[in-house]
Amino acid sequence: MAETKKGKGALTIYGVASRAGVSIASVSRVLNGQGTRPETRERVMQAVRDLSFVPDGAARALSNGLKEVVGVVFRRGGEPAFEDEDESLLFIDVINRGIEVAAQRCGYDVLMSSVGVHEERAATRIDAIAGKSDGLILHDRMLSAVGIARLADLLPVVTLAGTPTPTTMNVRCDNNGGMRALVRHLVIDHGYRNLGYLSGHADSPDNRARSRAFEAESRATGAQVHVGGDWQGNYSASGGAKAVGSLLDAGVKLPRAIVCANDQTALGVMHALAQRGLRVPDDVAVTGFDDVPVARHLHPPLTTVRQPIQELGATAFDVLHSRISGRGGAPDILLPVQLIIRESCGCAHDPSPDASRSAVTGAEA
Amino acid sequence: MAETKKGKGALTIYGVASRAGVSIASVSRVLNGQGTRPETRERVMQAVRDLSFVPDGAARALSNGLKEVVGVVFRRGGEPAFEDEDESLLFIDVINRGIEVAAQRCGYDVLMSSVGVHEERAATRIDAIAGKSDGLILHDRMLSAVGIARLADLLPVVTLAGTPTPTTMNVRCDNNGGMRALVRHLVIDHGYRNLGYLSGHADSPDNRARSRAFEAESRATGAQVHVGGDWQGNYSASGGAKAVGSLLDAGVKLPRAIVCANDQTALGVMHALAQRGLRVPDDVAVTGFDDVPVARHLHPPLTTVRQPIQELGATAFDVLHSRISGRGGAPDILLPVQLIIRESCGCAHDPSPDASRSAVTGAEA
DNA sequence: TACGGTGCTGTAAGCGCTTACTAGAAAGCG
DNA sequence: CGCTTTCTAGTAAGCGCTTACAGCACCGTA
Repeated sequence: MAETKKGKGALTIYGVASRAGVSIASVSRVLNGQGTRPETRERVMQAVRDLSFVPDGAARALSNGLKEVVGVVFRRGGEPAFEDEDESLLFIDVINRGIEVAAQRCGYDVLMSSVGVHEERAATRIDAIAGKSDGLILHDRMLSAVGIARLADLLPVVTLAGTPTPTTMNVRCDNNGGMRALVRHLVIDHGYRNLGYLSGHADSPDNRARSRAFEAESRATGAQVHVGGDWQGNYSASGGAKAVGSLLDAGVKLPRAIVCANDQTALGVMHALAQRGLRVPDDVAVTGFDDVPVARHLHPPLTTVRQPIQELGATAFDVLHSRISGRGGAPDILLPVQLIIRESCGCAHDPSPDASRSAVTGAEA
Repeated sequence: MAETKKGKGALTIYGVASRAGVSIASVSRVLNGQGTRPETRERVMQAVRDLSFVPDGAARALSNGLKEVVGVVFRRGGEPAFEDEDESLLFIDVINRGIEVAAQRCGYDVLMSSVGVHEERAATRIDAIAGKSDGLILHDRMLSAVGIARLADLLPVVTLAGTPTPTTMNVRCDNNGGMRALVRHLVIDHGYRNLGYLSGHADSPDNRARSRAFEAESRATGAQVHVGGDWQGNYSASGGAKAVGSLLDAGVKLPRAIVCANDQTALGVMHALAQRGLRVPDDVAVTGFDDVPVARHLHPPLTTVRQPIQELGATAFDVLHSRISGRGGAPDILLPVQLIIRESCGCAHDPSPDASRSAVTGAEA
């Protein structure tokens, strides 16, 4: 009893059919909610319940050409082993949650696969996912353009924070608008004339967009800018902390405000600053980007640019799903962001109940 | 060109076979690394490369009865929509990462599925996952015992932080040992005579074990205890903050130390305390449980009990995998935890380079 | 030269399901 | 009452792959 039916003679629709005294076709029809006489339907349902039958997904997929699975591929920090810097989970995980929630609404499930940064057989691994899915969502910096093109030849592909191509779709946030609003706040509202940009991965489109917007808006508002060289981070807290540490060790005088490529970096920066006895925002203002959940719990609460993170994931799924269902779908979607003003920029404690500023929509800069 | 081959005439091994001038059996054999003449192998590989062929996972699964997919089911906080309290992601996500990394080592992929707390059709959803997987990993508090039993009848099931049953396996951490060590540190090392336990979900086995150990060890060391009633949290930061808030509002005098059911709760508690002007650890000491990555970045850094979170996930997968491969597997695994002493308990700033204390192994309490 | 290995390769069956097609029953109609 | 229409249910084909089995070279040996 209670033998896990893996060995042989597992339960199939044949079993259900014979138990209900109908044909397998009827069972299938009942299970898929098609026209059957109420009595037949009831007989089948009873048998299904009695045997607690669950149809095999693989057979279903093979038969109707739809797996109802989408693959999601993202980068894992360290080596296969268990590293320490897994803080960068946050952002990716929230996106993934968004994908997953949207997928469920359509009866889809999500195959999650992280790929190690240095992983050799990444392409093979991704192929395996592709073979098990109806479509793929690729996070930032997963694959070369040609790698993506090859995949897109196999199945629908959506990239996150990438660049749309003729065969793939892309979803991203309005980095440009968000960063410009942030810089304006720092320069115009606070009067800081001297800003540093602590960057993310150099090869990340998001980072490039933010960095570009940062420089452009700083110049436009006449602020002095620190970028490049020692201002290279990697989206992680330790990256941010290390960068600030070496800057300080090198005796560099920090700018009045440090604009970080993302919240994780800001967290590391604030930590490093605190260790050196520097006060935020009194000595140095710090800002993030993303508005990860913990951002509001930092000391002081982090001023940042809110990306609709979950929605980013949900949108990626929706676009992919409509493509899978043959309904096409916008090739490049730009989601609006929102400047979230808290205290790390130097604003007063809780200036107003709703301490946020204007949203910036994709179309309009 | 570059037509996504979804419509008709998609690429199959037949295509590869004819291109390579061999039979489909040979293609399959090459792809699965079986005995073939080098020349044949090369011809096939060339064709595979030329066409950038990826075998269909569903067909494969159907044919050899192995999907190479495990399903993971966990609870989502709020409603399907995008809630705010997603901070509780952390812990679950780290476990999931562990599962995923372990799975990859075996060529498996992971189907992630969150289920809304109030979700009606949870059973249906889980069945769908089950149909697409070779085995299931269920997080804490996912299903009733009978629900689990029914599932276990279908495929191998591992529960996390649950209770082993005749048909399922379970992996958990040494809550008892960890909590006892923590309480001893608070009472014996610090001399606190008065402790409160801010609990997690009442129906969580982890919480019950911690709560029980807390009370037992407190009594054993002669400390006074505050539990139950207003001390009910829900594993989330907001739950912790709210509990402390109402305690304070009710004019209750807080105990010298608040032992939280997990780090998230501690985070909320510290936040609430700070808002009321109470200092940690001077006025009230606070401790967590889990040692989530952010724990060390809090102010002050959080004293907590480190669970090998990723390893928890990895172990769950390994156990499941060995069961899937028909190799049996331990029915109940207890992972050791480690007391991590930082500053929120009242210990001095960075007392030693490696500020941790004795590990507590499962077998030995 | 003939015969029994030894190794590859091809043919075909079958995994569990969906669905087109077909057969049969029920119902509507003159 | 017999015919056509309508609807339900069953039969069988086929989804893309793996693999048992059979066939065929080719080798060594007698």
